Amino acid sequence: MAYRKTERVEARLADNRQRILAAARELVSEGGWGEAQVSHVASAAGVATGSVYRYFPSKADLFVEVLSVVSQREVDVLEAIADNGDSPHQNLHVAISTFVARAMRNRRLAYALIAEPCEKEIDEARLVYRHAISKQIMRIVKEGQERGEFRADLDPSIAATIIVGGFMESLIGPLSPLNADFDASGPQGPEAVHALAGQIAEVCCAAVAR
Amino acid sequence: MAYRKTERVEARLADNRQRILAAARELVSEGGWGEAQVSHVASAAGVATGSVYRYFPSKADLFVEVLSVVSQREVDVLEAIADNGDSPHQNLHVAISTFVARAMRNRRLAYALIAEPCEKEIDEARLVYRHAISKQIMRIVKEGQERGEFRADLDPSIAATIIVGGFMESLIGPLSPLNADFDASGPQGPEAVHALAGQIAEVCCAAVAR
DNA sequence: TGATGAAGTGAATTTTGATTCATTAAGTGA
DNA sequence: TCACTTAATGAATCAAAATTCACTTCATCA
Repeated sequence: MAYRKTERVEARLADNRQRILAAARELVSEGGWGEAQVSHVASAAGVATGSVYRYFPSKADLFVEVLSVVSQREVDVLEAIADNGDSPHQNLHVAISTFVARAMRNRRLAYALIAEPCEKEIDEARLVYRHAISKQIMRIVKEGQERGEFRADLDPSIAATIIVGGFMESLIGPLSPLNADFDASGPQGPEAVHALAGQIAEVCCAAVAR
Repeated sequence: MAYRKTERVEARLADNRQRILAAARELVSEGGWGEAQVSHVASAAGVATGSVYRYFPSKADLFVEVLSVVSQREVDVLEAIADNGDSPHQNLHVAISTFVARAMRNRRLAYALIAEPCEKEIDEARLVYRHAISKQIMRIVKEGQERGEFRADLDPSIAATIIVGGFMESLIGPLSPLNADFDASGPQGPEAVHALAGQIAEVCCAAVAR
């Protein structure tokens, strides 16, 4: 009587969900939020529009999950850096330049997730991850202050917020699709990206260094 | 034959335009972009919905003008500070803390203009003014480098961008209507605002100081 | 004052996608 | 296989505002 899903079905459902998520992410990577329409996602994932709603309660929920998955990975990367036991000054530099370099690897996606105008609910989810990022930066700053590498007279929370705002803002220009050189094949070449990341990290480090 | 507007009419038209603009601004000040609907603006200005379109080609044009007027004033204030002949270090501090303090005077409006999710066209206009602000900050940074007050090894354009992103980001929390203490009557008291502005300016100055 | 050009009006239309839901297909257990 | 449950479909519906426009009112000028 009681209906039990078989493994096989369970797996197919999970796969459908993943495909929808992947299609959504892919569309944002290609065309930003403008492409992020439920009907587009559905056809990219090879399902009907209505089916998307069997897996996600709303468009916003779907895209918030896309953003969460991508953002959480970045938070994890920063956390690992903050934890690695090296000197705080070095860690702050590495954290920032790594974040910048990683963002530059998929510029269109990073632009959408960081800066592109989007609906309120997605925008609110952004804040959550900015906080999470800021928290990791703050940990590094605090440790630096304790170890005497950084100025002790600054509020670490404010400093971290400013640093995060600073490197995010400095990314907007380079990430922007409006940018002339947006689709140069070697997106400015790895060495240019490296140089940019270094510059940005340098300025941010200076804000707290002794 | 040819119809010539009299002074009287010209004045009334100009006045209508101003009233619409003022009403639009007022609505954003009160309820952010959520309240910024053409029909609301019209009734607040005491005209019919359709009349708004006699004065502005579209909603976006109307609100871009609102944003421009307010933002340009801020740019002018910064420009005056950059030009005042005092030491660059002092000027940078004054520029940032003044910006923060002024934003805190009308938090809801500042939040809408700086951070609140809004339509693409308005968001694009924001960028223009961020650039303009960044330019003034860059002038101060450059002069500081020339005078030897600031580190000469940083790219002034990147440094300015980071500084602007930094203090803008650090404003978002304090400005946000989501904030618990948003409508405390004395919005945290002038001395708290002053302290915050000072802290933010301090960190930003540190980013470029020698 | 009458003829004509502008301005003002606001209900109706348009637009843009998200969301629903009646229907069909597929899976389950006896 | 049958009776029943869940999944999938996609055209139709809905929603929320911006925008239009046929009509009314006001201004100008001979």
